[in-house]
Order: sequence, then C-alpha cells, then structure tokens
Amino acid sequence: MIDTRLWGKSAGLEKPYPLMGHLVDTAMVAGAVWDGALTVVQHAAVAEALGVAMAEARRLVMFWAGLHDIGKILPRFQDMAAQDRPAHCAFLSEETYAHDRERDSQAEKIRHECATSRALPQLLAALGYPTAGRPARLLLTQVAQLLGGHHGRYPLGVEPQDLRDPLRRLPELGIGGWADQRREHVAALHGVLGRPEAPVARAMPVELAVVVAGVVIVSDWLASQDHVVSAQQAAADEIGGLRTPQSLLAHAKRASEAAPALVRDAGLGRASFRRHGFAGLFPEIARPHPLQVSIEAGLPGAVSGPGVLLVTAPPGEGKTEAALYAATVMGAACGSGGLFFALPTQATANQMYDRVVGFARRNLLDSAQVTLLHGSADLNERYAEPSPNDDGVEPRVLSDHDGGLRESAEVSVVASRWLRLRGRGILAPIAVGTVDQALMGVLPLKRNALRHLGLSGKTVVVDEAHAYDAYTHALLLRLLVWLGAMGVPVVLLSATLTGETAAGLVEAYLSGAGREPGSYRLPPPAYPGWLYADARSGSLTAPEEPVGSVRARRLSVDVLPVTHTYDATAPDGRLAALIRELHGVTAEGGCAAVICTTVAEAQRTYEALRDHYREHYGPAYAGWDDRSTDDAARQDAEAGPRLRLLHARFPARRRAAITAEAESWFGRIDKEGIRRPEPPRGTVLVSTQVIEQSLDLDFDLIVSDLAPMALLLQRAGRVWRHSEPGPSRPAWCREPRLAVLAPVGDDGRLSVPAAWGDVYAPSLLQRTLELMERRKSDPVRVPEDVQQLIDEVYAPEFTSTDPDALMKRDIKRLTDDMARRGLAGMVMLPPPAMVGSLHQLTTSDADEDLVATRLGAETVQLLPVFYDSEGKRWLDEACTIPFPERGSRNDGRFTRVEIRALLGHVVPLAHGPWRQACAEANDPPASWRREPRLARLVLLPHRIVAGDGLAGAVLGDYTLTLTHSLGLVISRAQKS
DNA sequence: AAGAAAAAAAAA
Ligand SMILES: [Fe+3]
Ligand SMILES: [Fe+3]
Repeated sequence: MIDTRLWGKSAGLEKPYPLMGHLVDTAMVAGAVWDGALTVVQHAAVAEALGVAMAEARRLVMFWAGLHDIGKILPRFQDMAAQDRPAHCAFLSEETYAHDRERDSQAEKIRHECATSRALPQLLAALGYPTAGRPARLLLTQVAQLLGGHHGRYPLGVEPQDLRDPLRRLPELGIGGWADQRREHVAALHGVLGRPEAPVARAMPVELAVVVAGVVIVSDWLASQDHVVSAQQAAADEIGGLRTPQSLLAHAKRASEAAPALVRDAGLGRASFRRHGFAGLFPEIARPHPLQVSIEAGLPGAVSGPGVLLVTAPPGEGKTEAALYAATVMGAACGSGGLFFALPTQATANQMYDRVVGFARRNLLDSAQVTLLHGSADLNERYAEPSPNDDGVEPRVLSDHDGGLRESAEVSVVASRWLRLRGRGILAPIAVGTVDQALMGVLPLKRNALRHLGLSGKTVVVDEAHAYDAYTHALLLRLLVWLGAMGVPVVLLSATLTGETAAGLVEAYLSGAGREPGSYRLPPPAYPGWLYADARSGSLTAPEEPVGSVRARRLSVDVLPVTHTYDATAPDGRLAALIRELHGVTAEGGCAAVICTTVAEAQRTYEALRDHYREHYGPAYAGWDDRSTDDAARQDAEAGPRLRLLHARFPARRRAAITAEAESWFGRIDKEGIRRPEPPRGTVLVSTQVIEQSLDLDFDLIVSDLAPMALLLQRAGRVWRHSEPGPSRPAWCREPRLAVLAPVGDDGRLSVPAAWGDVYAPSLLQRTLELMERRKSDPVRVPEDVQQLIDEVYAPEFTSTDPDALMKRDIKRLTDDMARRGLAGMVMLPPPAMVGSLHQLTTSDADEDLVATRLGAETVQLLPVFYDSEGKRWLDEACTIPFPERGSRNDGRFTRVEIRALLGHVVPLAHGPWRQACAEANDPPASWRREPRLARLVLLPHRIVAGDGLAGAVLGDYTLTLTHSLGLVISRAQKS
C-alpha cells in the first residue's frame, strides 16, 4: 500500500501534493510528449533499441519518466516540509520511518534526483531488468542515471554493489518504511501503466538516451506547472485520494486526457511542410537560379533517408531558398518533425527569422511555432512583442499534392510564452538562431538534454559553414557527428571550401552515422556546386552538369604594394595610394568602400582622408559630418566626397544608424527607401570587416587592406554586387575592381604591420599576396577561378619567393590551428559512440570559462556616461538623456523597453589591459545588479569641460573617449 | 598591441 502522505510538491500549495500524484502526472505527460513532440522515426529508434514494439516503448518511457522523482522518498527530502507543515509531517516520526538523521552526511547532502539514480537499479532489477554484464552497459543503470539527470546534470553511474543494496553506500536513503515505499510506489506506477515488461535489451545508444532524458525533463516541467498541480490535486481530492489502485487509474486517466493540451499549449509539436517542387514552395520566384534548379533536379532522387547536403556557392545564388527546399525534401524522407536554421551572428539570425516565418506561414500544413534563439532574442522587437497582426492566424489556401484545391486552413507561427523562457526555444518545431545554440549541444553544459531533444527530431541547416575559426569549426564537426548518429538530416551552406575542409564536414556526419572513412570516395569540390551524402549507404551524389551562376563575371584584382604609413606625402605610402585609388570617386562620383584591418586603423584612415579633403576642398569641407544638413543637400563634386566611418566600436544605436544610412545609399536600388548617391559627388565608406557580415551593399570600387584570399574574395563580392536592376556605374569605373593595399618592406616583401596583431595569420597573408602577384593583372573569373584560388592558398606545397619566411609563418599558423582544435577536443563532448558515462555529458573538469562556443578574449560591454558641470550623469554628450539610476517599475527594476534603450548606448570592446584599471567609478549603480544584462556593464565616465570639449574616461595608461564620428577611441598615454 | 563574433538570468 502506498503512503500518500509522502509528498512530491509542497511550495506554493495549500497542502502537500502526494508524490504518487506527481509521478503519475509526469508519466502521463511523457506519453503526450512522446505522441506530440517526437517523430515516428524516433519512436522506432527507441523501440528498436529496447527490442520492443513502439507502443511498448512508449509505455516504458512513460514508466521511467514517472519514476524520476522516486528519490523524493528520502528522509532528508521529506523533512524539508517539516518546518512549514509540522502537522502534515508528523507521520515521519512513525516507527516505520525511523531514520538516524545524525548519521546523514552533512558534507554531501544527498539530493532527491541523486537518490533516484542510486535507488532505482535495485528496484528495476526486482522487476526483471537484466543485471548480467558490465553495469555501465546495462539498461537499468542507464535509466537510473538519465533519470538522475532530470535537473540537468547526470550523476555519476552506479557501482555494481548498488544493484544489490544501494543502502550500503548510501544509508541516507533510509530503511524500513522508506525502502518499502519506494518499492510500493514503483509497483503502483508499474500497475498504472499496465505492468510493462522489463526489456531484455542492454543500454540504449547514447544519442537516444539523451533524447529520452530530454523527454523526462520536459514532461516533469509540464507536469509541475502550478495550474497543473493544483488541478490534479483538486481532482485527487475529489476521488478521495490516491491510495487505491482504482483511484490511481482514475487519476492517470484524467492526467492523460489533460496532457495533450499541455504539450500543445507549451508550443511543442512537429512541423510538416507542403511537399512541393521548388516553384510550389516559392511561388514569388519566377525564375529559379541555376543552383536551385540543379538541386531540385538532382536531390530528390538521391534522398531516401537521413543524409547531409553540402552546398557551396557565392552569395546571391539563392542558397537560402535552396536550403529550405532541400530541408523539406530531406526532412520528409526521414519523417523529420521540424527545422533548426543556424546562423553565424545574432544579426543574421534576426534577418533569417523573418524569412523563415514567411516561409512557414506559406508552406506549413499545420500551425507550428517558430522561435528565435540567441542571447538577445528578447530584445528583437518583432519576436519579443509580436503585433496583434502577427498574433492572428494566417488564412490561406492549401493545395494538395496534385495541385488541386483541398481545403482552406489557417496556420499560426507565434511562439508560446512557455517556449520563450531560456533554454526552451530549441524545443519549438521550428527554430532560427545562432549556430552557437546548436553547438552548445556538444559542450558539457547543464540541461543539454533539451538541446539534444530539440535537435534530434529536426532537419538542421547551418549557414556560412565556412566562417568559423579552427576552434568553433571543431565544435561544428563534432556536432555533425552527433547529428549523423541521431539520423538528423543536415544542410550545410558555405562559400568556397578547400577539398579538405569539405571532406571533413561530410566525413564527420558520415562517421557519426557509422560509415567507415574510406568506404566512400569524395569528389573534388565544385563551386558553385553541391554534394549529397546518404547516411545509411555512404553513397554520394553530385550534380550531373556543372552548376551555372547568375553572377558570373570577371573581377579585376590589383595589388598595390605600399609602405604602411599615414604620411600622405610618402609617394609609396598607404595613404597616398588610397587617395590615388579614390581619385575617380572624388572627381567624378561613385561609391567606394575602404576596408581596414583594425578599428584603430579605420579611425585613422577616416581622419586622414578627412584632413586631406579639408586641405583639398577648403576648411568648409563637411562631407565627413553626417550631422551637417547643409552638406546633405550638396550634390556637386566641389563639395568634396561624402565620407563615413563604420565599425563595431560604436554605440549600438549609432552603429545601427550608420548602417541604415549605408544601406539606404548602397542597398539594392529596387528596394524601397534606397537613394543611391548619384554623380558627380562621390561617396566613400571607411570600414572594417563589419561590412562583410549580413549587409547587402554594392560599391563601384573596393579598396581593401591585405587579407586572406577567402576574405578578399568575399569582400570582392560587394563590388558591383547588384544587377538586374543594378546601379549605373560612373564613367571611370569600367569593370568590377578590388584594389588591395599590401604592406611591404623596403625589400618589397610582405611586412605585416605591428598594429595588425594576430588578426590574420601572416602565413595566409603571404600566400595570398604571392598568389595575387603571380597572377599579375589576370582578372579573376567568378565563380570558376575561385575554387582553385582557395585551394592554392591552403595547399600544403606552395612555391614561394620567400620560402624561409613562409615556412616559419606556416608552422605558426598550423600550430595555432592545432592548438585551437586541441582545446576544442578537451572541452567538447566525445562522439556519442565514445561516451563512457552520461555523467561526462554535463560535467567537465575544464575551466568553466573555456567551455564556450567561441574562443578568444571576452568582449566587455561599455557604457559611456557624461558628467555635466554640476556633476549630473547623462547618457549622451548633449545632456538630453538622463542616466537612469533605477528602473521605472515599482521595485526599481527595469522594463524590457528601458533595457533595450539603455543597451543602445553600449559599445563593445575586447577585454584588454585597460580593464585592470577599472574601479568603483566604472561600476553601474547597485540597482542595476539585479538586471542580468546591466549588471556587468562597465561605465566610462566622460567629463564635459566647459569651453574645452570632452574629457574621456581614463583607465590606467589608456584614455577611452566616445566621439560622434569616430566611435570609441582608445589612446595610450606616452610613457615618460 | 590586436576583428567580429556568442554567451552568461528560474525553473519544477
Ligand atoms: Fe525532481
Ligand atoms: Fe519532478
């Protein structure tokens, strides 16, 4: 007989809720999660691993999920309510619950989830679960361990003796009534589920066990919601408690009837898309691009189950639509239940969210929620505060497979409140986010079972798969191993990859799927092109015909060897060369971008050009000043060029404004609100790598500092980017042209400026420079020549004019890469097949700071603050926006709108030596500490000096000053 | 003396 005085939930309830009730509720919810959120393929995989039919697998998972809190039958746990509810807990002094509390370990206070993992093996063994063989490979120890992980971290595995008598190692579990009740509760739950028989199988593959663990956590959360517990409690009271098997069955029936709605309301579910050709999915695309046509022609015939598709193509060939199309084809072939679209940055994820929402609205067969997943998603207005319009369902017409009109349906894609809480968004049927959100699934982090569950039933698209450093790339490869093992279809989108890198991606996926390396042969990569690898057979499919391009062109690339100096009078100096290159723009008009390596250099280049033009066009020259309304009205070349600066070290709002202006000038001319500056007045944008990211800009000319080949080609993609319709080009500009300023020494050889630090590997710079010099003025044919250029830059054998220097630089680069891969190897999860114990999936000996998706110095968020003459603080130099000492809510906390506004003033800066000098003056007010996003801001106090302008924040030897046109400037005091 | 980028908060 179970004792229903043993409680499961107490806090916030009028009276305690029996543990038995919570176990039954969780089991029933798990059934609904199984039905509603897992795919048939997942059902089949679990069933196969357990050696039972699918319906039986479902019952077993329900049974296990119910058992998750069996460890709450534990003296230390039950005692926890004694203080608040002495009357209820009086039963604990009954003889049967006698327990010597004095002997409980005080050093290691046992928690209930750990008690679950320790007590369960013996209890399952009693039900006939096999116990022969290595404990680590037994199903019952695995189930115990994954249930012990229901709070997010898997406990250590059990020892062999725990199978017979867990009390020997853990007397805290309690004997007598405690042990009896654990058995009784297990038996009662077993009975409620119809006594599912013990499977004879061994432990499940790890990639399945983690999915089951995820199901348990989600079911526990859903069943523990306040309204669920109170409703079930009331229902239990109504039937007179849960003591008898009949009452338990009635309780279970009620719970299972309510459960599907819980799953639905939470926003869990599956997404299924219309199965249609490309044109059906994208009716707005009148003429699909060659890449899209090629994939539609070649892919469907090759797909029969899970696999990986690698698409390599330049931007503008329609990769995104091709990926969404491929995802529906590949997803349908393996019964996938959703989509995860991974992008390199928050900004690109925000953009893609809108596109995927549009795609989902048009092509979903049923409502399915779409989440946006990244660290600042709740600051994205369209996601965080969907307008009532977005909230409504979308009326639309569905046509069935043969194109006839079938029914009119409505789909909704707005994410539920439940899914918006941290860590849950990946459970939505459709999620768009940073790739980091997926990569965290291969890091030993708490609750990564939720990420595993979220990814396992989906189709995963990874955009810009080429764009990560050796560390993050290693994590990506490991993620592919896990996805391969899970049978998750994957689409990888990339710019040019070397054959080696492309092979690495495909091999990682296939090795996860169990294919031996060497059992298949990879063709050399094509650009543009695609390659599909089938997970089950390892067979490879590539397009039968070479893939055409919509943006084929000849690009002229000129290398200009320069001395790296800002002295305009040095004839071979960088500045003089730059001014010469920009001559056409300044004299006759047009749009040019200058891309610098560092922020400081971009700032100096901008200042030097400003000074030069001021000298040339007179002191009234105001083209550099975006605040000048007079200048904005000038269209004549005599006004001197418009000059702008864009880099990452501006306050977020200011950066957004500069970006918006740049988009309005250089954006697609057929887009609304675009006013491309017309000749004769020219326009120059000085920038850093920021404009490589996510911006669809077009320039007549790009002048770039030397950078690795892949980046130069990416930058070159911004020259004459738009066509049909494209802007008209100035007369001086006869071809798309990239001018590369290459810093050389007196000997004419590469001399990497000290100020470039480690931004680019000198090895790649030297190889790139030599390769371009060797080509002389041969134009680069895009896309045909691109693959070869990339291959050559990375070739192990490289014929250099300065082999000794190259050797040293190569060694440095290769060892750096190796170190990064090594670091990744130390922190990331092993492939699922190599996982010894679930414990290592959520626990790591590595330094916590190292368990990250990206390597490198931490970025500090700086908030410039301005003191006026009276010592009052403001957020702007003009003293119009007051510094908020506290938030506007009654308790002094900030609203989301206030936080968003405040973060608009924040400037990111890499951690550096200035950080040590931070003191109290740099700490935010005490009331900010309660806001996670504000607590770690660093204030930069500026002083407004009457008549003398602005004095920046002094931090040790450094002065940090925010100015309108330069952004945050860092200057170092001369050492005396 | 060094780019741009992500993440970190409360879940049962
Ligand atoms: Fe628990
Ligand atoms: Fe629980």
